[in-house]
Amino acid sequence: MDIANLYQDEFYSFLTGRVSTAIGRRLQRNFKQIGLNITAEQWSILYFLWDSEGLSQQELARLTFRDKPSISRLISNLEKQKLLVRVSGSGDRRTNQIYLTAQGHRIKDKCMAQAEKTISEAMEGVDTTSMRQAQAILEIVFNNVK
Amino acid sequence: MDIANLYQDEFYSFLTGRVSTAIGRRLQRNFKQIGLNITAEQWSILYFLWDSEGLSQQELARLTFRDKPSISRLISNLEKQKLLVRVSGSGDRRTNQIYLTAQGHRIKDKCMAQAEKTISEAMEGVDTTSMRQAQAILEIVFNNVK
DNA sequence: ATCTCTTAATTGCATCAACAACTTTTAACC
DNA sequence: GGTTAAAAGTTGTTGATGCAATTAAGAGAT
Repeated sequence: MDIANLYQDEFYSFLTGRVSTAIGRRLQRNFKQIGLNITAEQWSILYFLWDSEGLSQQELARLTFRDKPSISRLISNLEKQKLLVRVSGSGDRRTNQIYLTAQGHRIKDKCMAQAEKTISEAMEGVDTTSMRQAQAILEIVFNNVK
Repeated sequence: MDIANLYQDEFYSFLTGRVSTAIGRRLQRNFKQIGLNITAEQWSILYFLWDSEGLSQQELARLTFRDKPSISRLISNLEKQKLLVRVSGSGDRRTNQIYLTAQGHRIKDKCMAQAEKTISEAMEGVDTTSMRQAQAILEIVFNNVK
């Protein structure tokens, strides 16, 4: 890839970042619209917990492609908001098992509805096939640089 | 787009974020490798200044898709590192014109070489056509949610 | 049983982003 | 010309990330 393409490629990689942050912002605004103060990052944690409670922070790190400190702090913030709790692992006391509170369960449907809404807004005019192709390219790139 | 596709789409949007941050991290590491402590974000500012000095912060905000406070602090950090200076606008004293220092000019070639290297690493196994298609999809999505 | 090595999580420090509120300067308008 | 509105930057606050260093607990080896 020669220098002549540099600008274009730079723009590309840049735009991918813009896209994801723009989606995150839109998602957060859509949450706020219905009175939920949840960030896009917090949502990504809740998303996996709604599916299976009791995950460790390590597992959440792997699932959400974050490092351990990031998860630690995201969990702390969610705990402050009383949406989940840390429970020291029964077998292995080094681990924390993360459980949702009643409130954490309660907001699931509302959050998912807003997430769906956000996706619909984002994908307007993009067919599924093209989207999958783009995703496949990004996955190759991700594996190249991760 | 129905609920059955939600997970996949979530993953997609998530991955795009992972991709851009992974590229940024790789770029930053490649800078560090040759003794330059430049962040990917700082590089994106320098990138436009190397092409045309004297841009205002507003123009840099538009070019890099950032808001004014972000630019203000990026410029402040770059000024601390003595890579550029703020010059109060001659015609309009509200604006700052940003000029590179000698040191700011000096690192250009080394930075561009590492940027090229990073792009080569990232694009390994991806042909230009596919990349352009993916970029086109992302642009549609960006315009949907921006 | 002890010493060592690994693993899960946390904390400290620096940078960056989003949003809101604010200052300063310019432009507009009557 | 003086009041008002708009524009360019800055600052404060909060949330998030990356990297390095640390703590605490489990696992292995002898």
